[in-house]
Amino acid sequence: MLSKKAQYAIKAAGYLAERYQQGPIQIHEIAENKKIPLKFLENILLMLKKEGIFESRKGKGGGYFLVTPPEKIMLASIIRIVDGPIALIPCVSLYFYKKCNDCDETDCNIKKVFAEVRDATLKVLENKSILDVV
Amino acid sequence: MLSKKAQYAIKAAGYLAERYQQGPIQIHEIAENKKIPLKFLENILLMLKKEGIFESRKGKGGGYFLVTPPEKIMLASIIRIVDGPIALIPCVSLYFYKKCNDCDETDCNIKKVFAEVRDATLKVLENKSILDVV
DNA sequence: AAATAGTCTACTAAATGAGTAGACTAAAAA
DNA sequence: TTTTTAGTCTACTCATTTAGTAGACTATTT
Repeated sequence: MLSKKAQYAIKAAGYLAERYQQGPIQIHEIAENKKIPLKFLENILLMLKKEGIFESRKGKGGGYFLVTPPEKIMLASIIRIVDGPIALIPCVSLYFYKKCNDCDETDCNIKKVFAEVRDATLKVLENKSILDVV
Repeated sequence: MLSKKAQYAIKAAGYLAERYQQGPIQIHEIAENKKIPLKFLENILLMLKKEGIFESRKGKGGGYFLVTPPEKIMLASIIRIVDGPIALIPCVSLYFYKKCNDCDETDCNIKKVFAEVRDATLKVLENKSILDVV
Protein backbone atom coordinates (compact mmCIF):
# COMPACT_ATOMS: atom_id res chain seq x y z
CA MET A 1 0.00 0.00 0.00
CA LEU A 2 1.05 3.54 -0.71
CA SER A 3 1.20 5.86 2.26
CA LYS A 4 -1.16 8.84 2.50
CA LYS A 5 1.89 10.94 1.84
CA ALA A 6 2.43 9.31 -1.53
CA GLN A 7 -1.23 9.59 -2.43
CA TYR A 8 -1.22 13.29 -1.53
CA ALA A 9 2.01 13.79 -3.46
CA ILE A 10 0.45 12.33 -6.58
CA LYS A 11 -2.68 14.46 -6.24
CA ALA A 12 -0.62 17.60 -5.70
CA ALA A 13 1.56 16.76 -8.68
CA GLY A 14 -1.55 16.28 -10.79
CA TYR A 15 -2.81 19.68 -9.71
CA LEU A 16 0.44 21.36 -10.71
CA ALA A 17 0.49 19.44 -13.98
CA GLU A 18 -2.93 20.83 -14.88
CA ARG A 19 -1.58 24.33 -14.36
CA TYR A 20 1.78 23.90 -16.02
CA GLN A 21 3.23 27.23 -17.17
CA GLN A 22 0.53 29.22 -15.47
CA GLY A 23 2.82 30.59 -12.78
CA PRO A 24 3.30 29.61 -9.13
CA ILE A 25 0.44 27.95 -7.25
CA GLN A 26 0.20 28.49 -3.52
CA ILE A 27 0.32 25.52 -1.18
CA HIS A 28 -2.99 26.42 0.42
CA GLU A 29 -4.71 26.40 -2.96
CA ILE A 30 -3.53 22.87 -3.60
CA ALA A 31 -4.43 21.85 -0.05
CA GLU A 32 -7.96 23.19 -0.37
CA ASN A 33 -8.68 21.81 -3.79
CA LYS A 34 -7.20 18.41 -3.14
CA LYS A 35 -8.34 18.25 0.50
CA ILE A 36 -4.92 17.68 1.94
CA PRO A 37 -3.93 18.92 5.45
CA LEU A 38 -1.97 22.12 4.81
CA LYS A 39 1.02 21.60 7.06
CA PHE A 40 1.35 18.00 5.95
CA LEU A 41 1.32 19.09 2.34
CA GLU A 42 4.06 21.64 3.03
CA ASN A 43 6.39 18.82 4.07
CA ILE A 44 5.51 16.72 1.07
CA LEU A 45 6.03 19.48 -1.46
CA LEU A 46 9.32 20.36 0.14
CA MET A 47 10.55 16.78 -0.17
CA LEU A 48 9.68 16.73 -3.84
CA LYS A 49 11.26 20.10 -4.39
CA LYS A 50 14.50 18.95 -2.80
CA GLU A 51 14.58 16.05 -5.21
CA GLY A 52 14.12 18.38 -8.15
CA ILE A 53 10.58 17.44 -9.06
CA PHE A 54 9.06 20.85 -8.31
CA GLU A 55 10.32 24.40 -8.10
CA SER A 56 9.09 27.14 -5.80
CA ARG A 57 9.22 30.87 -5.24
CA LYS A 58 8.82 32.66 -1.92
CA GLY A 59 6.99 35.89 -1.09
CA LYS A 60 4.09 37.53 -2.84
CA GLY A 61 3.17 35.85 -6.08
CA GLY A 62 5.10 32.82 -4.93
CA GLY A 63 4.13 29.18 -4.79
CA TYR A 64 4.98 25.88 -6.38
CA PHE A 65 5.29 25.10 -10.07
CA LEU A 66 6.86 22.71 -12.52
CA VAL A 67 9.91 23.44 -14.62
CA THR A 68 9.95 20.00 -16.23
CA PRO A 69 7.10 19.24 -18.64
CA PRO A 70 4.55 17.18 -16.67
CA GLU A 71 4.62 14.31 -19.14
CA LYS A 72 8.27 13.74 -18.18
CA ILE A 73 7.55 13.37 -14.46
CA MET A 74 6.74 9.73 -13.82
CA LEU A 75 4.72 8.33 -10.96
CA ALA A 76 7.54 5.95 -10.09
CA SER A 77 9.82 8.89 -9.26
CA ILE A 78 7.30 10.49 -6.96
CA ILE A 79 6.54 7.26 -5.14
CA ARG A 80 10.24 6.53 -4.62
CA ILE A 81 10.86 9.95 -3.13
CA VAL A 82 8.06 9.82 -0.60
CA ASP A 83 7.66 6.11 0.12
CA GLY A 84 10.97 4.59 -0.90
CA PRO A 85 11.12 1.21 -2.63
CA ILE A 86 8.52 0.10 -5.14
CA ALA A 87 9.73 -3.52 -5.09
CA LEU A 88 8.04 -5.86 -2.62
CA ILE A 89 11.27 -7.15 -1.09
CA PRO A 90 14.52 -5.23 -0.54
CA CYS A 91 16.78 -7.68 -2.40
CA VAL A 92 15.10 -6.92 -5.72
CA SER A 93 14.83 -3.17 -5.27
CA LEU A 94 16.65 -1.17 -7.92
CA TYR A 95 17.02 2.04 -5.95
CA PHE A 96 16.88 0.77 -2.35
CA TYR A 97 18.62 -2.58 -2.62
CA LYS A 98 19.53 -4.42 0.58
CA LYS A 99 20.90 -7.88 0.45
CA CYS A 100 18.99 -10.50 2.33
CA ASN A 101 20.63 -12.46 5.08
CA ASP A 102 20.84 -16.23 4.78
CA CYS A 103 19.79 -16.40 1.19
CA ASP A 104 21.88 -17.41 -1.75
CA GLU A 105 20.87 -14.64 -4.08
CA THR A 106 22.45 -16.15 -7.15
CA ASP A 107 19.88 -18.89 -7.20
CA CYS A 108 16.85 -17.78 -5.20
CA ASN A 109 13.45 -18.40 -6.67
CA ILE A 110 11.75 -16.00 -4.31
CA LYS A 111 14.00 -13.33 -5.70
CA LYS A 112 13.14 -14.29 -9.25
CA VAL A 113 9.42 -14.10 -8.66
CA PHE A 114 9.59 -10.74 -6.95
CA ALA A 115 11.86 -9.33 -9.61
CA GLU A 116 9.11 -10.25 -12.04
CA VAL A 117 6.55 -8.47 -9.90
CA ARG A 118 8.79 -5.45 -9.69
CA ASP A 119 9.22 -5.35 -13.48
CA ALA A 120 5.49 -5.66 -14.04
CA THR A 121 4.82 -2.82 -11.62
CA LEU A 122 7.51 -0.59 -13.03
CA LYS A 123 6.33 -1.14 -16.56
CA VAL A 124 3.24 0.78 -15.52
CA LEU A 125 4.63 3.30 -13.04
CA GLU A 126 7.68 4.25 -15.11
CA ASN A 127 5.44 4.96 -18.07
CA LYS A 128 2.66 6.91 -16.42
CA SER A 129 3.33 10.58 -15.89
CA ILE A 130 1.60 13.01 -13.59
CA LEU A 131 -0.31 14.16 -16.63
CA ASP A 132 -2.00 10.76 -16.62
CA VAL A 133 -3.55 11.39 -13.23
CA VAL A 134 -5.17 14.79 -13.71
CA MET B 1 6.98 -3.79 0.74
CA LEU B 2 5.96 -7.15 2.13
CA SER B 3 6.16 -7.53 5.89
CA LYS B 4 8.60 -9.98 7.45
CA LYS B 5 5.55 -12.04 8.28
CA ALA B 6 4.68 -12.43 4.62
CA GLN B 7 8.25 -13.22 3.69
CA TYR B 8 8.44 -15.87 6.40
CA ALA B 9 5.06 -17.25 5.32
CA ILE B 10 6.30 -17.69 1.77
CA LYS B 11 9.50 -19.38 2.91
CA ALA B 12 7.61 -21.73 5.21
CA ALA B 13 5.15 -22.54 2.45
CA GLY B 14 8.02 -23.31 0.12
CA TYR B 15 9.50 -25.63 2.71
CA LEU B 16 6.23 -27.52 3.05
CA ALA B 17 5.84 -27.64 -0.71
CA GLU B 18 9.20 -29.35 -1.08
CA ARG B 19 8.03 -32.03 1.36
CA TYR B 20 4.52 -32.45 0.02
CA GLN B 21 3.07 -35.85 0.91
CA GLN B 22 5.99 -36.71 3.16
CA GLY B 23 4.00 -36.42 6.38
CA PRO B 24 3.81 -33.64 8.98
CA ILE B 25 6.77 -31.31 9.44
CA GLN B 26 7.37 -29.80 12.85
CA ILE B 27 7.34 -26.05 13.28
CA HIS B 28 10.81 -26.02 14.80
CA GLU B 29 12.23 -27.82 11.78
CA ILE B 30 10.87 -25.13 9.48
CA ALA B 31 12.04 -22.42 11.86
CA GLU B 32 15.58 -23.77 11.97
CA ASN B 33 15.95 -24.44 8.28
CA LYS B 34 14.42 -21.17 7.19
CA LYS B 35 15.87 -19.14 10.07
CA ILE B 36 12.57 -17.83 11.31
CA PRO B 37 11.94 -17.03 15.01
CA LEU B 38 10.06 -20.05 16.34
CA LYS B 39 7.24 -18.38 18.26
CA PHE B 40 6.69 -15.90 15.47
CA LEU B 41 6.44 -18.70 12.98
CA GLU B 42 3.86 -20.46 15.14
CA ASN B 43 1.55 -17.48 14.77
CA ILE B 44 2.09 -17.28 11.04
CA LEU B 45 1.43 -20.96 10.40
CA LEU B 46 -1.68 -20.80 12.52
CA MET B 47 -3.05 -17.90 10.50
CA LEU B 48 -2.51 -19.80 7.28
CA LYS B 49 -4.02 -22.92 8.72
CA LYS B 50 -7.15 -21.04 9.76
CA GLU B 51 -7.53 -19.84 6.22
CA GLY B 52 -7.26 -23.37 4.91
CA ILE B 53 -3.83 -23.13 3.31
CA PHE B 54 -2.15 -25.66 5.60
CA GLU B 55 -3.26 -28.57 7.77
CA SER B 56 -1.74 -29.71 11.04
CA ARG B 57 -1.68 -32.57 13.48
CA LYS B 58 -0.93 -32.38 17.20
CA GLY B 59 1.09 -34.70 19.42
CA LYS B 60 3.92 -37.05 18.54
CA GLY B 61 4.47 -37.36 14.82
CA GLY B 62 2.51 -34.14 14.39
CA GLY B 63 3.37 -30.98 12.51
CA TYR B 64 2.26 -29.00 9.50
CA PHE B 65 1.60 -30.27 6.01
CA LEU B 66 -0.27 -29.50 2.81
CA VAL B 67 -3.46 -31.17 1.70
CA THR B 68 -3.78 -29.11 -1.46
CA PRO B 69 -1.18 -29.80 -4.15
CA PRO B 70 1.45 -27.04 -3.81
CA GLU B 71 1.08 -25.93 -7.41
CA LYS B 72 -2.47 -24.83 -6.56
CA ILE B 73 -1.44 -22.59 -3.69
CA MET B 74 -0.70 -19.19 -5.14
CA LEU B 75 1.53 -16.52 -3.64
CA ALA B 76 -1.27 -13.98 -3.91
CA SER B 77 -3.38 -15.99 -1.44
CA ILE B 78 -0.62 -16.17 1.11
CA ILE B 79 0.20 -12.50 0.87
CA ARG B 80 -3.44 -11.52 1.25
CA ILE B 81 -3.83 -13.61 4.37
CA VAL B 82 -0.83 -12.23 6.18
CA ASP B 83 -0.48 -8.72 4.79
CA GLY B 84 -3.90 -7.88 3.42
CA PRO B 85 -4.30 -5.92 0.19
CA ILE B 86 -1.96 -6.36 -2.75
CA ALA B 87 -3.25 -3.25 -4.53
CA LEU B 88 -1.42 0.00 -3.85
CA ILE B 89 -4.52 2.00 -2.96
CA PRO B 90 -7.65 0.77 -1.17
CA CYS B 91 -10.12 1.91 -3.82
CA VAL B 92 -8.74 -0.55 -6.37
CA SER B 93 -8.33 -3.50 -4.03
CA LEU B 94 -10.35 -6.56 -5.04
CA TYR B 95 -10.43 -8.22 -1.62
CA PHE B 96 -10.01 -5.24 0.72
CA TYR B 97 -11.85 -2.49 -1.13
CA LYS B 98 -12.49 0.78 0.66
CA LYS B 99 -13.97 3.70 -1.17
CA CYS B 100 -11.95 6.88 -1.16
CA ASN B 101 -13.37 10.04 0.28
CA ASP B 102 -13.70 13.08 -1.94
CA CYS B 103 -13.00 11.31 -5.16
CA ASP B 104 -15.38 10.66 -7.98
CA GLU B 105 -14.51 7.05 -8.56
CA THR B 106 -16.41 6.74 -11.82
CA ASP B 107 -13.93 8.98 -13.56
CA CYS B 108 -10.71 8.99 -11.55
CA ASN B 109 -7.47 8.66 -13.43
CA ILE B 110 -5.50 7.81 -10.33
CA LYS B 111 -7.80 4.88 -9.86
CA LYS B 112 -7.30 3.78 -13.45
CA VAL B 113 -3.53 3.83 -13.18
CA PHE B 114 -3.47 1.89 -9.94
CA ALA B 115 -5.94 -0.65 -11.24
CA GLU B 116 -3.44 -1.24 -14.03
CA VAL B 117 -0.65 -1.67 -11.50
CA ARG B 118 -2.79 -4.09 -9.53
CA ASP B 119 -3.55 -6.15 -12.62
CA ALA B 120 0.09 -6.29 -13.60
CA THR B 121 1.06 -7.42 -10.09
CA LEU B 122 -1.69 -10.01 -9.87
CA LYS B 123 -0.84 -11.42 -13.25
CA VAL B 124 2.37 -12.58 -11.63
CA LEU B 125 1.29 -13.37 -8.08
CA GLU B 126 -1.90 -15.20 -9.04
CA ASN B 127 0.09 -17.42 -11.36
CA LYS B 128 3.06 -18.26 -9.20
CA SER B 129 2.54 -21.07 -6.75
CA ILE B 130 4.54 -21.95 -3.68
CA LEU B 131 6.23 -24.57 -5.83
CA ASP B 132 7.78 -21.71 -7.76
CA VAL B 133 9.65 -20.49 -4.71
CA VAL B 134 11.33 -23.67 -3.46
C1' DA C 1 0.12 -40.86 33.01
C1' DA C 2 3.83 -38.76 30.57
C1' DA C 3 5.66 -36.88 26.68
C1' DT C 4 5.03 -34.51 22.45
C1' DA C 5 3.63 -30.91 19.45
C1' DG C 6 0.31 -27.58 18.01
C1' DT C 7 -3.15 -23.67 19.94
C1' DC C 8 -4.39 -19.55 21.99
C1' DT C 9 -4.33 -15.04 24.59
C1' DA C 10 -1.95 -11.52 25.83
C1' DC C 11 1.88 -8.79 26.27
C1' DT C 12 6.01 -5.64 24.83
C1' DA C 13 9.36 -2.62 22.40
C1' DA C 14 10.53 -0.29 18.44
C1' DA C 15 9.40 1.70 14.22
C1' DT C 16 6.43 3.95 11.11
C1' DG C 17 2.54 6.86 9.66
C1' DA C 18 -0.01 10.85 9.84
C1' DG C 19 -0.07 14.82 11.13
C1' DT C 20 0.84 19.66 14.08
C1' DA C 21 3.38 23.82 16.05
C1' DG C 22 6.00 27.45 15.69
C1' DA C 23 9.97 29.94 14.64
C1' DC C 24 12.73 31.38 10.47
C1' DT C 25 13.90 33.19 5.79
C1' DA C 26 13.38 35.23 1.25
C1' DA C 27 10.96 38.26 -1.87
C1' DA C 28 8.12 41.88 -2.98
C1' DA C 29 5.37 45.94 -2.06
C1' DA C 30 4.14 49.93 0.67
C1' DT D 1 13.03 50.01 5.35
C1' DT D 2 9.37 48.01 7.41
C1' DT D 3 5.38 44.98 6.52
C1' DT D 4 3.31 41.49 4.34
C1' DT D 5 3.37 37.36 2.00
C1' DA D 6 4.51 32.70 1.26
C1' DG D 7 7.72 29.04 1.42
C1' DT D 8 11.44 26.55 4.81
C1' DC D 9 12.92 24.05 8.60
C1' DT D 10 13.18 21.56 13.17
C1' DA D 11 11.01 19.28 16.23
C1' DC D 12 7.36 17.64 18.31
C1' DT D 13 2.97 14.30 19.23
C1' DC D 14 -0.13 10.54 19.05
C1' DA D 15 -1.93 6.24 17.10
C1' DT D 16 -1.13 2.22 14.71
C1' DT D 17 1.57 -1.43 12.97
C1' DT D 18 5.49 -4.50 13.01
C1' DA D 19 8.12 -7.90 14.91
C1' DG D 20 8.44 -10.48 18.08
C1' DT D 21 7.96 -13.08 23.22
C1' DA D 22 5.75 -15.56 27.29
C1' DG D 23 3.29 -18.83 29.09
C1' DA D 24 -0.68 -21.48 29.87
C1' DC D 25 -3.75 -24.81 27.41
C1' DT D 26 -5.26 -28.75 24.44
C1' DA D 27 -5.03 -32.79 21.68
C1' DT D 28 -2.47 -37.05 20.46
C1' DT D 29 0.38 -40.70 21.01
C1' DT D 30 3.18 -44.05 23.69
